[in-house]
Amino acid sequence: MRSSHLITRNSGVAVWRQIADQIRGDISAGKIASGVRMPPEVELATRFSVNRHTIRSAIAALTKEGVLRAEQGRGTFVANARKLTYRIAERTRFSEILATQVRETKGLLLASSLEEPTPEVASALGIASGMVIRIDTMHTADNNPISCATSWFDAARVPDMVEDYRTSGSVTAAFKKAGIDDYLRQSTIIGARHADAEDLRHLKLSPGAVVIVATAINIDMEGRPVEYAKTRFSADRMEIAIGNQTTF
Amino acid sequence: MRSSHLITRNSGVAVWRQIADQIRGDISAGKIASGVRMPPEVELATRFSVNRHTIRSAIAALTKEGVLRAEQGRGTFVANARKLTYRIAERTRFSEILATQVRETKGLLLASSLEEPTPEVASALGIASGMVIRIDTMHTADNNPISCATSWFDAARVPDMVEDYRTSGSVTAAFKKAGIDDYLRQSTIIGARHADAEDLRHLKLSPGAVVIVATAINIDMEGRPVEYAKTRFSADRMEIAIGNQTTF
DNA sequence: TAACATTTGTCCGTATGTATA
DNA sequence: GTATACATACGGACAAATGTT
Repeated sequence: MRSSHLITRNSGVAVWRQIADQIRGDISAGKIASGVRMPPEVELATRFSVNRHTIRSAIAALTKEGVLRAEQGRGTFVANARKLTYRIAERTRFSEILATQVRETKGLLLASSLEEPTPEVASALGIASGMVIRIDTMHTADNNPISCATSWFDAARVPDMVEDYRTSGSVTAAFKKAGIDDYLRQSTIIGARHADAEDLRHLKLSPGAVVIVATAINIDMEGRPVEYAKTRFSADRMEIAIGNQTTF
Repeated sequence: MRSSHLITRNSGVAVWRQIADQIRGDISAGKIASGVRMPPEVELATRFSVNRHTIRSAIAALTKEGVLRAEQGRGTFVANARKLTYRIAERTRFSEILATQVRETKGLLLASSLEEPTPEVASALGIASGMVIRIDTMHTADNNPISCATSWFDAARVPDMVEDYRTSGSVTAAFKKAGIDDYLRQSTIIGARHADAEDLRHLKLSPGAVVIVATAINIDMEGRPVEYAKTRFSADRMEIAIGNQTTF
């Protein structure tokens, strides 16, 4: 794909941010390799047809984000890492999926509540009446925030989910305690949107960042829904795979 | 999911655009129904803790996009339509997928070229040597732009792809002419990013808009790759489904 | 009819952010 | 670093359209 260095003005998005977004995207797409020295400011300025000060603003923002690393007198370098791949299959387990790609994954409970299910949640979990447990979690890979999720469970089925997740950091482990030894991914719907305020905070993103939203239903071995979850991934750090393709 | 009306200032993204993005997101997520009257400008202004003029800028942008419609003395209304679902399965055909959701789909050839494959394209198509045909296409559903795609084909395998696609507007039809009567989806990788300049133009989006990128390999019945494609969908108009879940 | 409340549309001015030369 | 032009955001005031009393 040709990278078109076109900037739209008066769009509500500052030129320096458009450039920063594009450079960040090129890095996370692999078009700019990790560790490489960035072209000098003047060259970037001509390439994007903007003033040198504008490029400086973009670089400053990316440096603050940790995407670039400026070294006094040497230049600016790409600090970044490769994109992770989240492979969706019938048996989808968060930690297992990333096991070959990172050293360590962690799950952290952000909030929990017992609530009346919305029609959407009730329909997904197949609940006619009764309450649902909702947990808001976030996940890190090698201490980098990777995703945050909101999950709903039938309160009658897994009453201790909150406490069990808090101690184990794993839905799979919490299910085991409730007598659900195995579960399958019934369906996944994938969308994308701008990160909202909570996503920004937990995933440490800047406004306008893109998140991939995976809405999933997990079922037990009898085919009954046990979990309904909406997981938000930073689109810059993660991609979703279906089938057996590997990242190039 | 709680909608948090938080605005980040001095982020390079104008406040009016952050608000517009959030309202657009709420509409396309179904949190605000189609045809409904929006809260008056003053109320939105207090809710977002901004000046009424800033809200007006956001509404003006969304009106220009066709998402909202303002009527003096009466209020501002949601003009929008429902999101389409693109279901990925082994036998994935663009027009068939949307057949039940829209009246008519069209494919349009934007550009084509004969090129030396990049390592990425060569690896995906399993080509050791030789040229590839690249076509840039866009697709409309009921005359609304839905997606645009870049596809690569082995030039030796489907030499007349460009002309055949131009006349039929369908890859499936062009394959038939080249003796490929059936093909399967081997793999799909889904990512998301900001729309680039070409996406903005073809999909009629505003800067900062989000596109879902589906990178797919299609194989013939002998398992040989016949198409490598990167399709960009407007995240506001489309979602991707895997499995058998229906949209709520 | 007239008076009124509600809501969008337009105009003024001012301070700060963004981008250029 | 300085100077200039324009975009963004705010505050206030009033006009125009609509619907109700």
